[in-house]
Amino acid sequence: MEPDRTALHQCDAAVSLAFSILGKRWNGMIIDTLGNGPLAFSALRRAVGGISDAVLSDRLSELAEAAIVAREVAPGPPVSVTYSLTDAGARLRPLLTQLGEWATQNLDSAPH
Amino acid sequence: MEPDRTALHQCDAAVSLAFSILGKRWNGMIIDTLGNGPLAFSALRRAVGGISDAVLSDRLSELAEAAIVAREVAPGPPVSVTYSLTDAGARLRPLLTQLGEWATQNLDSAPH
DNA sequence: CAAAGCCGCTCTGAAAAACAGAGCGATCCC
DNA sequence: GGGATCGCTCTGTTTTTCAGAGCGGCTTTG
Repeated sequence: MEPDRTALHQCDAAVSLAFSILGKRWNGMIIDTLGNGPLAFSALRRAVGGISDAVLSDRLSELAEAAIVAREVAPGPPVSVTYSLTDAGARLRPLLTQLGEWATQNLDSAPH
Repeated sequence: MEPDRTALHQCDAAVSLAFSILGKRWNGMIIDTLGNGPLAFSALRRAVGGISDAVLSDRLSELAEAAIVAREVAPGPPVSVTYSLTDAGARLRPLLTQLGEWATQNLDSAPH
């Protein structure tokens, strides 16, 4: 059977692609936090607030693979790991700022 | 015990608020799809693609409660339900477009 | 020197979310 | 009547997220 041609419109593939990353919990907040400057793993965990080690580790792997954040290991001792935004990640910053403005203007900050 | 004052930076509360909605699977795509015009429940399900009835129903309730989408029941028979963006939702459209552009320019469209 | 703490993770097991699919009353088409 | 569409809801399974413990390597404290 052919694909349904009766649908009047479809979700835009580009937006869908964007939300394959941003539509996961924490990713937006991680990127936003790193927008203020590079951070180590545990500093990032504290800055984001409420995320667990396991999930943060997982998200950072994904974001690194998508080339949105960079993982840099400063050889030690002591070895320290620093996460920062790549250029691609940095290009997201103004959009996140706009999203923040939209949220404060259009969303009730005290959700049910 | 006092809150930790040693953190150099924190995630912006406004961005965090935005992602309490957009950081959930499907929400971005639902809003984007409705941006092209109002749709009935089943047309929306087809347009978004891959979402189940139960989850769509759930997301629409949340988005309606957040006053991002409006649910309008046209009295029948046949009763038909139409979902559309509110003004707040519509104000998100240009941002979603920008996110789409960012994604096409900075993300590999063939994920892992 | 030993105990204690931070670092960046990984592992475990349990709770929450998303999923596919069936079902349902109503209405419409042949 | 038989079949399909509509807007859901319910059931049970899979996936995701979670808190918390653990770990090796290092530093700081006493």
